[in-house]
Amino acid sequence: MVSGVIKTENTCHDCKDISCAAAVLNSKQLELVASNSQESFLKKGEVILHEGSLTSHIIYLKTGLAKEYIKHSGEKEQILQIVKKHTYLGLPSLFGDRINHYSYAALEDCKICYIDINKFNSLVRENGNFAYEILVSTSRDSLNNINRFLHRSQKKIFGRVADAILYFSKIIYETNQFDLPFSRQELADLIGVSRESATRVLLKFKSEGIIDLKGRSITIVNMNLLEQISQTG
DNA sequence: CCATTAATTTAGT
DNA sequence: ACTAAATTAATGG
Repeated sequence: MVSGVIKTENTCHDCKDISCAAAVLNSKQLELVASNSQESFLKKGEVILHEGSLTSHIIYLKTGLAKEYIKHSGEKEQILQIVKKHTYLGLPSLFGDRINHYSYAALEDCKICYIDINKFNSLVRENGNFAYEILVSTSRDSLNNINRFLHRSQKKIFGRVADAILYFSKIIYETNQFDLPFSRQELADLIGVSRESATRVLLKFKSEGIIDLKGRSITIVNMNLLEQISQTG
């Protein structure tokens, strides 16, 4: 932390993690957000939001990485996507229903901001540019997800694992060398295969020199081949 | 505060 | 399902 001084008031003006949407608000509207929001910190592994909970506040992910998932009966969970910083959590649920449909948990230490849902709604209604930005981000989000799910259903395990690696490399980290933010089990939950298959394929990729694998750290060696596997899956 | 060990979680077969 | 390895928590000095 920066200092022991407790800041009693949020100011969004100088927030360096401001969203694309909030950036188009005028200063009066920004003050409305500031006085109706609350910053909070979460440690890695903590649940940010539970499915089924009421949407009393919008949650904006300022920093860190989170997973969006649903928990099926019993233990099985399915990860829908990885959420990067500077995105709002649960927007589809906001406009579609009164409860959240998905759960979110922190994959890294996260800084989040709660924003009163009524104030958020009124901003959507009164500021078209704000609404537009929100619309853009939710639409992009759902296109991405639908595409991923459609492709996945046609792919074999090799293609799915290749997809996951490319997903992290291109979308999440934007580099060829990264650390997986979670366990093999969770990787398996993301692509809908068993944990055993996920590890098996990872090791296979390693032995064939497509990736370099050390614990959770992955380096893509042969990007072309990986993309090919992803497509022909 | 640090070091050792016990317990839990994760990875690979 | 089982074992080994690694990570985290607990204990005692």
